[in-house]
Amino acid sequence: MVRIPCCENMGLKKGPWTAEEDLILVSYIQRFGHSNWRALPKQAGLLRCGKSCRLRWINYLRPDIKRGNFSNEEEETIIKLHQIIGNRWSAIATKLPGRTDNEIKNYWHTHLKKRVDGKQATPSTSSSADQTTKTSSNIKAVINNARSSQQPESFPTHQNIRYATEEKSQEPVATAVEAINGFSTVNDTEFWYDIFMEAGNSREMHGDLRV
DNA sequence: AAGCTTATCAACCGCTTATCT
DNA sequence: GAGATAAGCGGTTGATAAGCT
Repeated sequence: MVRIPCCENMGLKKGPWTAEEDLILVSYIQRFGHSNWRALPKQAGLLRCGKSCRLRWINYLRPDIKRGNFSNEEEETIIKLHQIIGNRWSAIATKLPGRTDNEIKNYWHTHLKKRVDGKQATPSTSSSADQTTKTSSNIKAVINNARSSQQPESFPTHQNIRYATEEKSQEPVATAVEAINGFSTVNDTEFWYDIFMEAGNSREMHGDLRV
């Protein structure tokens, strides 16, 4: 099957967004939501593809985006999660409310990677292949550990958080943020379990996971 | 001040996954 | 179950700001 790129249509604009385009997109989404990204630009009167609109909204225009420098806690979280799950930026982003996968990815490549690489430049440093193996092992270990421990009743799963961030009201978002900040990363059983089942395990089934 | 290099980040591209018919 | 379509994700690129010579 041959897929036609969504931006293939002639006449669609590319490149940086203007303030006017932002305004159109924001006001349209505020009024009608974004149930269909493909149809959205046409309905909103934007000369952009749906993909571009989605990206602009998610990475820049969403009201719950947290802008500015990353805190030390955020940096630590990214480093820890990256050690365990690798380049799964969207999964990491679920643990950093207000941060987008794109922003985390950029921050990793421009700031954290160097720092981590610098630390790893020791005799005990593992290769990237080792890292992959470790990552898979770590996922399993984390799941096993977490499974054997008790979860709090109000445990926020990443799915709950996703619902919260998609809410138009800011209240559920704040609730989710508070909840996230209140517990340790490695104990989030469902988070890790989902990651394992959605990604790691499916790869394992295809013989791609070296455990 | 001008030119060059490096760092940063928004946006794009192409692939994968999910969902619908 | 197969094919088509839409959404999501991660890698990469390109513009430009900042720093250096």
